[in-house]
Parts: sequence; structure tokens; C-alpha cells
Amino acid sequence: MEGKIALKKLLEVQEKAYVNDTDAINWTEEPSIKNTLGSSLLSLSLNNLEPPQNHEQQNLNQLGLLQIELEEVKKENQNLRSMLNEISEHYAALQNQLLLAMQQKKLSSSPRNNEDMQAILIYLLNLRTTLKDSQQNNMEKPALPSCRQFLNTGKINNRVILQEAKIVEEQAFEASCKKARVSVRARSESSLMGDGCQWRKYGQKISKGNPCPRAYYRCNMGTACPVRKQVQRCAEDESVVITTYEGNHNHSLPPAARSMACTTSAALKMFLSGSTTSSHGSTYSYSNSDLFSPLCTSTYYPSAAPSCPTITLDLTQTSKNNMKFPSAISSNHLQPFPLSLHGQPQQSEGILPSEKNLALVDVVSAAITNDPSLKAALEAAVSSIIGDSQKSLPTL
DNA sequence: CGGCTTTGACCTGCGC
DNA sequence: GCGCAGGTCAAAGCCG
Repeated sequence: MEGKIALKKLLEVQEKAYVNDTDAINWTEEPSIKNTLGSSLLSLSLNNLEPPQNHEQQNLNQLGLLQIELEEVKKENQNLRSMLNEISEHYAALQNQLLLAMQQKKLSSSPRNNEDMQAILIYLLNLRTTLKDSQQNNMEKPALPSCRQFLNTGKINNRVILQEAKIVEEQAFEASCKKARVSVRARSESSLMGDGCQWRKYGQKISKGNPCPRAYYRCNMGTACPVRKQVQRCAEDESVVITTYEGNHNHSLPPAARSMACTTSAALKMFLSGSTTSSHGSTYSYSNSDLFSPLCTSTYYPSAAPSCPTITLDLTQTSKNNMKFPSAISSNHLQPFPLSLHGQPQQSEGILPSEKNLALVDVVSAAITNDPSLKAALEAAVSSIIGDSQKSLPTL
């Protein structure tokens, strides 16, 4: 009985040691086990003294059993320890993976990491190509730089390539701006849109399919300013005036002209950036939210000259909604944007201001406070349709 | 008289 | 090459 108790205590101690995640137990040095086992064996041997002969043999047998059991427990202990180590290793590995994943997620939001990712992609592509080539040509496995080496050496090159690509893109955009034309459709009784620039008429033609003549104007503000514009009434709706601008001003612009320039420039940028991904097909339309929502729409109409892309800003919907802009309101009511591409005529028929119109503009101005693009669009619309009431109105 | 508009002629590009 | 349409030129006319 005492031997069983001693063994039971031994197992309890061992179990306690595992639960407390203690190190290996030195069974010979552990005092509690040593004492328990010693006293148990002592009592066992004392009890077994009578009758001495038979009991001695039995005790020896029990001791042997205990030793065997002890060995088994030791083995189990070792197994459990190895399992614990394995689990600990897996836990550490998973923790590292988690940390890595968190770091990657954090870095992926930065432009620098995008650059690294591009470099890594290039590295992987190079790696794949090189391995493919070596496989196809039955070559030996080529010496490849490590990803880190590649990043350190190739990142600079990749950066240069990216910068060059950006420069080429910007140059292409500037070239497109010079060639591209911006057309503004506005509902107006006036033949000309007041935009702050001075224009000199140099020609007039009756174009095919439109009984209304087309007038040709040249910017008269700067010396040899290359900007030209065409003004023509819409054949379908003669209340709509189509004004087309071409070229860049080589002089400073008044605020009203800058407003229009801002809008046309923004529209042109949007169009040109969009054209890089969309084919120049039949009709390209921007949704209202793209540019001027909800006051007007912007639509790309295929130009008569395919080599010269034209974007049309359709401002006629504002007038459909009784959005008549009072002539007395200067575009300075709204902050002009410091962009310059196009400028526009000053001559326009004035529309007398009214309190209703003023209130309307105030409401709209308040509505667009948090929307810069809408602000620019409204500003342009105001400046283009208001015109300069002081100027006389030429007839087409 | 100077600046601007008008208007017919001319030039150029494109399609057939 | 020819015709057409769009774009430009320049002389004449108009206006302040």
C-alpha cells in the first residue's frame, strides 16, 4: 500500500511540474520526491519485514515494478517535454508570421512600399524568366542575386525608370494640351461668353449643316497670343452658344479669364487622363459627378478633326433649371483658381440682376463650399455667362 | 483717325 | 486630281 501511495505522490509531483512548466526534474535531487519516496520505501520495507522471507521477495518485486513505472513516467515526461517544445516553436513561428503580416500591411499603405513592391515584382519576373531560360536551354542553375541584393541595386534603376515615365507622361500631356481644344456649350442670348479676355474677330464662315455662321476670334490681350476661339450657335437649339478655345495664353489673365481657364484646364486634364484608358471611340461622356455635378454635364463630342481632340463642357443644363446668372455679379465673388490655359471674350449682353438670382447664387455658393471642383465649375459658369454688361454685343 | 468688324478670296487638309 | 469644308487673310467699311 505504501508503495502505491509513494508512486501516486510521485506522479502528482510530476504532473505538478508539467502544469507549472518547470524544467526537467532531477528525481534524485528533488527534496519532496526524495523524502516522499524515501519514507514510503522505508515504511514499505518496514512493513514488509514480517514475515521476512516471503515479504522480502515481494518487496523486491514491487521495487522493481516501481522502478519500471518510474522509467515509464520518465519517458512520458520526456515525450511531453518534446511536445511542449514543439508547440512552443510553432507558437513562435506563428507569432513571427503575424508580426510580418502586420508590418507588410502597415507598409503597403506607403508609396515607398509600392515602389518596393514594384521592385520585388520586377525581381520575381526576372527570376522566373531566368529560370525558364535556363530550363529551356538545359543550362545549369544560374547565379541569381538575392531579393535584397536586387532591391538595393535595382531600386535606383527602377526609380529612374519611373521618373522618366512620369516626365514622358507630363510632356505628352502638355503636347496634348497645346493641340486639344475645349468647347463650352452655354445657353445664352449673347453671342459671346464674357470671360475677361479681349478678342478680335478675324473671320466668319457658314459651316455645313448649320445655318448659323461660325465666327473666328483671336486673343487680343497679349502680343501675338496664339489663343483662338470659335463661336457658333447650335443648329438644333439656337439659344445655345458653342464656344471653342484653342491654344495657350502667353500672358497673364484677369481673374474672370482665370476662372474659365481653370475649368477648361481641369476638364482637359480629366479628358486626357481618361483618354489614356479609354479608346477614342464615338462618344465619351462624363457623369455629372465627374466634374460639375449637379449643375452641368461634361461630354466629349468627337471632333471634326480627329487629330485634335476636343472636350465639350455642357453648361446648358444650368439654364434649363432657370439658372440664369446675373450680369452684375462679378466672378470675383468666388475665389479664382491660379491656373491658366484658356481665356475668353469680354463682350456679352448683360442680363439685369435680380434679388432672386443673387439669392440663388448664394445658395449654390454655400452648397459648394466643400467641393472645390464644383466650386471651380460654378465659378466658370458664372464668369462665362455673366459677361461684361458694359460691353456692346456684336452680332454673328 | 485708329480700332474693330465684315466679307470675299485664298490656303490647306481630307476624302473620293 | 478634284471637290469640299474648315480655317485664315486682308481690304473695305463702320463707328466712336
